[in-house]
Amino acid sequence: MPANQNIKVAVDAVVFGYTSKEGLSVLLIKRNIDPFKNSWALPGGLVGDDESLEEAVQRELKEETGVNINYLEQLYSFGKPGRDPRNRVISITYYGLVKPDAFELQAATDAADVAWFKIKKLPQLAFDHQEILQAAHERLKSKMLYQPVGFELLEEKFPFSELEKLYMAVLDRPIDRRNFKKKVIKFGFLEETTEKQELSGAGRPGNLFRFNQQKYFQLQKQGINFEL
Amino acid sequence: MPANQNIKVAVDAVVFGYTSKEGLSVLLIKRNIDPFKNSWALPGGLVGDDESLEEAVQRELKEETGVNINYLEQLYSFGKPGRDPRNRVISITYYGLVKPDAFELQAATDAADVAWFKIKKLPQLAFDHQEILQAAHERLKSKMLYQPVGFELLEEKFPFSELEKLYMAVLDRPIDRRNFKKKVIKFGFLEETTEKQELSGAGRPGNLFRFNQQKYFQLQKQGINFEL
DNA sequence: GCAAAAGTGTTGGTATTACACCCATGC
DNA sequence: GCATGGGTGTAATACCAACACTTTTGC
Repeated sequence: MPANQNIKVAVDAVVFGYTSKEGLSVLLIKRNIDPFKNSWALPGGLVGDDESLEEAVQRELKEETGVNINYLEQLYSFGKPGRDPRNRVISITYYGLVKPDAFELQAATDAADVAWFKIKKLPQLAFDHQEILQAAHERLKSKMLYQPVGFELLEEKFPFSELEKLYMAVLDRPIDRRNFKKKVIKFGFLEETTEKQELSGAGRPGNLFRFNQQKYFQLQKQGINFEL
Repeated sequence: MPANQNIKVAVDAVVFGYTSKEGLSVLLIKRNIDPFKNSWALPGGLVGDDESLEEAVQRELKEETGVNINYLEQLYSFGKPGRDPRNRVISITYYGLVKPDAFELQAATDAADVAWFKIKKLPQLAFDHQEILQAAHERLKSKMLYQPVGFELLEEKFPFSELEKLYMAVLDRPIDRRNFKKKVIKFGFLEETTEKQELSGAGRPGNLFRFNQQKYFQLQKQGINFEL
């Protein structure tokens, strides 16, 4: 047992945002200190001595980007020596989902800038953050096949096509509209409202749906089989 | 960013062993230092400054128990303040599978004893190790439903019933023999040999099977749908 | 009337479940 | 011959994949 360990513990967050116009995006900050000064990176930082890991991620996110998020899931811990050129740092990573336009982004002192990047147009990232981001995306893709996803990402009421687009954007492949709807309806985590979509350009307006939160969280716990 | 962080980084391992007589067991060590002196605990310890997390778990396992294991998967990182009464320690946990009788257990200097415990008859564990172990067991259960499991746990050649018993032991529920076999055969990760089981008491001897390693690892990568 | 999006059913194939009897062996 | 475990098939049902036309709206 090494007597004097010299390892730092950090947390990093992969925050996915979704809008139907923009598709899936990720929240990044531009570093204004070396190493990787001026590179884009995942928000994150060192864990305080008296806070839990979850508290640390939430604090860092708030500080660095202005984003408040109440649900983050642990992804993986990265710890290869050399992943940070300064010291040995192991990073415990989390991922979460938000509606991007629910926040006004504000860069903090240790970040020069904050922005959402479309998942398809990412810049070069600092450290091993590219790898982390990719792992988070993979995890999200497989998560949404055994748990309902969308509650955190869609408006309270939304036309059915929004959920469909969300699934297609995250999975990055087409889905049969009719089969998807049958399946979702059968699970019963959606409720149809009597309202119709506001007119948005062309096409027939759809009925609005909302999540049945009780069923949604129940199915999230027990798991579903969402083969698409 | 806290300037002087005072957190230690440890790794802990949940090593599952399986034999058809004993069922599913876990490898534990008896601590001979405080805190929790004389309690049973998961093998593990602090990560060295220049080793990767995987190297650290393997080293600790070797040192504390004599067990060599070449495949461990990361489980989760536990980091609540107070989980270790001495210092703040975050622990990155791993789990793995071995044939228990492939090793001679040897307790090391910082452990008073090492032993396999049946999953159904666990002692009180130190720290939050009970919680870790339970998470590992859950993970293993769900893993075996979307990936083939058994290669690391069974002999090179084995009667079909061994695989069946393994699945029943880990999942802790009965499985229909005929349907299970149909499903496994269809996936094709087993090869039937021409040999018959050595006689072992009563009953008709079964044919021996072995894993088709290529298909096995391929299915492990791509995932299967192993509803039982 | 035409472009855009929403709504909706059927069918054939496949997969899953439930279930029971005979066979080879040791004692 | 009996106890033990191995080996195997079928029928009913549920689920899934594939697929196209009609409706409502704005312009």
